[in-house]
Amino acid sequence: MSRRASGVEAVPIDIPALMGSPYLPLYRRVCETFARMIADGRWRPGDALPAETDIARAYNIAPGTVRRALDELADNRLIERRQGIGTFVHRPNFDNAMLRFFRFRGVDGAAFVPESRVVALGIAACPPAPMEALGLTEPQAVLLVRHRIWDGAVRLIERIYLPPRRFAALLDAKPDEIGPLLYPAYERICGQVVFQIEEEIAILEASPEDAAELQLQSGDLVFSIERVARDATGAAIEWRVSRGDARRFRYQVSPASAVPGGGHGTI
Amino acid sequence: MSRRASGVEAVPIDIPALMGSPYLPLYRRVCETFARMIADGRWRPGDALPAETDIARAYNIAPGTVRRALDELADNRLIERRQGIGTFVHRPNFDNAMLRFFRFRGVDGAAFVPESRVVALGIAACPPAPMEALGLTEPQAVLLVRHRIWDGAVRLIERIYLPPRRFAALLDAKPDEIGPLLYPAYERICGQVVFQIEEEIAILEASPEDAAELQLQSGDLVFSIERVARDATGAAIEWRVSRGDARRFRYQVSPASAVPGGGHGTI
DNA sequence: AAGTGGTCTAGACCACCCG
DNA sequence: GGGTGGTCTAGACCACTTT
Repeated sequence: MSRRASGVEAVPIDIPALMGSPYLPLYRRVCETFARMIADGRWRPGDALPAETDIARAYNIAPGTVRRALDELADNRLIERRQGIGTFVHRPNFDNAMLRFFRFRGVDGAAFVPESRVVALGIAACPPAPMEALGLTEPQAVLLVRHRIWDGAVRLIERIYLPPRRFAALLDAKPDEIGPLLYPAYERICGQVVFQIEEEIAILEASPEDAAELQLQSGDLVFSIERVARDATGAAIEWRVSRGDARRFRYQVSPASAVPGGGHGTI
Repeated sequence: MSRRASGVEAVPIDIPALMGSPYLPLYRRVCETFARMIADGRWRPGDALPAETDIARAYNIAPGTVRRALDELADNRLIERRQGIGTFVHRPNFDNAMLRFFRFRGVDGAAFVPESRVVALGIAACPPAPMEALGLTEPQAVLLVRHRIWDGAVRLIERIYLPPRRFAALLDAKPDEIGPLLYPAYERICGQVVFQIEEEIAILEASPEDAAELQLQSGDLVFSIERVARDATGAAIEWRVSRGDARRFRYQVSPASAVPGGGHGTI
């Protein structure tokens, strides 16, 4: 407090003003401030954060408090620390681990990015499930339907609902602007960065439409993966359901999810 | 160091001597020491840990260092902290969240514990997958085969491989000693506590044997869940595969697992 | 009132990486 | 050598829970 009186150290341009309720713990406010900057795309993946000591000086708080905030952000995979180098906004690796959970890979067993065909893109009525997940107040959303194709057949049908406010720019995008990797496209075109995913898997009988598009028999089984994707603050920004032939399904659950309350049961 | 000279404060009986390599960070050694005590069953779920200040005094280290160690153990769900009360060994809730991932629940939609029938229990040849996962040096394991039954039919077949050293006591157990909940039985009979689970899911065509036991047609689809269960130190103590009718399958993946490297890919 | 964990401070020294 | 994050110290004060 005494040091503030000198008025010498203003908050540098690259360190945002502290956000969040003053009743929250200091380290939490730092967390929220930084998560906000990342979620808003003002700090982009790969960007270097200011040094811990600089942040502490800028906010006039103890270095240990800054450290605790950064620890928490690192735990949540929003940032990455590299000893001796610095701290950086994390770049989620959703792309390269592609298709990890399919039995069916390339001929050589390697992962690859399947062909992607946009079947529909526009404003559409939004069903209750995505509407609730996305927190929409009106039953309208940007709808993107894609076929994922490999080995000469449609292997996957994706129906993707997006909040219109964040994704309006997608409607004006040309098909080749989008490309096969959607999350990088979200970032490029709409400034939305996905940091977190929740999924629910089920095995169902194929609907007649799905069966036709996937070239299955009516009554064959399909897997269904419902996904909610979230930004750095935890806000839901995408809801999708993917369906494909159940026989090609494979999935890994990492230890992290097995223990927390949110996980699953034991039998 | 100066304080040690007085020789007044010996390490109390309930605080174990510090373990782990002296080259490790102090907080890591505290972590490993406590994890060891929990894994060995010397500290059991529900037990109260000593107060942070007492631990710090006993090891002659700063309270902040102890705090960091406990933070890490709490992150890994080995302990639970309750403000104003104390810190306790965590009791994994593998039981009550039972059957979370099945479409099929009780008539009223509530979770329940299905009937359990031990089909086989003894020493058996151990296939390569469980042998490797469990780190066995000889191809022998305790094998437990169970049928899980509800609504008047066998819904699930479980083949469970256990390391003989830890689970020898299970061979002498009477059937009703084991009961429907296996992990509590491990703790009761063998002193083994499960803290972590990894699973891999696939959809397969039923083998003739599985089809017969599950009353499916040959060629019908089954889900297969391969699980590795680990103790507090991360050592694998159980390998199992569960199979059942694919049509009844449902699974949730919590956000925690979606982000870390171990998780899965995106399509 | 006493004891617990939760937050925060204000440093110190080290290991690591870069130019 | 100079800057970064990693570890550790030795406290202070607060919020919460039990007796």
